[in-house]
Amino acid sequence: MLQEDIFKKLTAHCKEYGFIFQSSEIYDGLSAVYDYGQYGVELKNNIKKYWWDAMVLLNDDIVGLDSAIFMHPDVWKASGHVDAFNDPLIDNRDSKKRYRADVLIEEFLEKLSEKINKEVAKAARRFGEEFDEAMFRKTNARILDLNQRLESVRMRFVEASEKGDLDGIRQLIIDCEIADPVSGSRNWTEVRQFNLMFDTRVGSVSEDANTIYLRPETAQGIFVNFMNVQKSGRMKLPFGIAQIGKAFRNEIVARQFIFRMREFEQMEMQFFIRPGEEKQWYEYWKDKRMKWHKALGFSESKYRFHDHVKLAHYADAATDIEFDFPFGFKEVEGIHSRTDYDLSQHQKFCGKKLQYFDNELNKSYVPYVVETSIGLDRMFLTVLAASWKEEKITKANGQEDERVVLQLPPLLAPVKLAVFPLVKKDGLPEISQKIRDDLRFDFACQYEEKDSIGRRYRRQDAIGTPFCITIDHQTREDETVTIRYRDTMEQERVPVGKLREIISEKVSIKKVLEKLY
RNA sequence: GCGGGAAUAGCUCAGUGGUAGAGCAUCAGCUUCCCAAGCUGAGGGUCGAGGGUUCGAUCCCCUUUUCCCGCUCCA
Repeated sequence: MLQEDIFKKLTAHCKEYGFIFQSSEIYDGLSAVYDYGQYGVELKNNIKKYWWDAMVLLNDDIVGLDSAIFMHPDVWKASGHVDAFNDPLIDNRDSKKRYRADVLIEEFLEKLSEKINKEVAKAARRFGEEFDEAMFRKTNARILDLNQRLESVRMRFVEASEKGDLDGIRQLIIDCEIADPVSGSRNWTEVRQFNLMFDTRVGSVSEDANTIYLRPETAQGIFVNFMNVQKSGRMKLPFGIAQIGKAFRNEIVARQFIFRMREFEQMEMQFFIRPGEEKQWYEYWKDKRMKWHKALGFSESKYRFHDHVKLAHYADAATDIEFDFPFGFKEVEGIHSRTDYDLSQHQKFCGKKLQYFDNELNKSYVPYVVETSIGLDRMFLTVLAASWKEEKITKANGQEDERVVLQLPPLLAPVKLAVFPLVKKDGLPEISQKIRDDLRFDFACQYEEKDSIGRRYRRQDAIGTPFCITIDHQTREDETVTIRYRDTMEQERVPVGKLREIISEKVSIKKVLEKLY
């Protein structure tokens, strides 16, 4: 089957079985925003728990945090988000290239002043020794003309920029007859402002309203709480702060289902270390995080590292853990050595010391940071893509059949077990419900009595339930039931009293986490 | 954002300028002792939205929204 078809089927499956719905679907939907349905939310919560336990539960030196989405606007000035992602963009319809409108105009201005300089240089050659440059610039008609043009364009540009007048900027590009450097075409689209960050207003009324941003990453909430956590928790370096939370980015193109969304969830851990030890901790977390992924038991060839060659302004080393999605290898998690960039920036902007006194070294310093940052929604997609199978099976009577099964790792499955009476009579439903009522405190359970037993098995396969317990007539005699395994479809007869123990062992998160430490 | 394609029942799709169809799914009942698609019955659609042409539009035209593919962008 084509990979592309697999992806289509996977997304259809997500909707059909209540994992993911498009946001506001009854109002025609909201682009690049999705809701998690009844099974989606369970799977997502299980992924969070797997991550949280691997980070916070099992590491003495990592603690959790839940910082607010709203933060002081200066946070984003310090982090560089306000300046770095605020560009007016324009497309050329013929070349299909996108440009920063302000850069096009600046380049045009640059060209004009070059022209002036060339004229001056030409004149200088012509007049030789007695050339008076200042006089020439003041009197030459050509230069005056060019200068006037340059100044008028610059004025309009500054005015339009200050007012955020996008139409004015476009008009300027047209009036200056600026052409696409690639195609020479002047067929431009509208100018649009693409801000990375969404903003909103805080305050009772608009008159003294304050613009604040919806955070584009959770990391800054950790950085601004560094001192709080370090002091109140009496944390010694090295130590880490972990956080799971929503983040928002106004993506220019958001596509590929939940891979790139405008509202998404991150699981981030910032590990604070002594300067000079960054290489060693970077390698440590690279290794640890890859183990976390592989411990789920999917094919190892689905994962790879992708080291960044071009580094962001704050990093001195960076790598992605990529997963082989149906649409190719794509980033799921990033591990970055962020140096002391963030804390230093905040120290500068807030005017307070963000330093740690190291008893061993007997001095204070701004700690370095190694970050692990994983997209929860991308992780969710990873798990689904790796689990979704369309199988051909041969029935008892020799006929070919198909089944769709989510081979989820049991610890992540939204429903751990389903309990069925083989038939809806002879007291079997009552016995089944009693068993379910007993097990529901320990596992996410379902009870179903409708439809043929085979159909019920298939429904559970489709949502990835690893175990189905069936109560038959023999149960009434010897208190045994059958347990049917999702992946092999094989059955085993076991005593009712042993169910809890058997299933606990198989859905154990401990068994998986033990592979990590 | 640009270019191309799509949108009809929960899902997969058929269909016609003149009152909207199938299969599966759902619900109720029957049947059924282990791997879906037996039987009977029922519910469910202003044919994505808005406008135009027309006596009449799900169908023709325009606009718009959403999704898919390609390009582009991406810390």
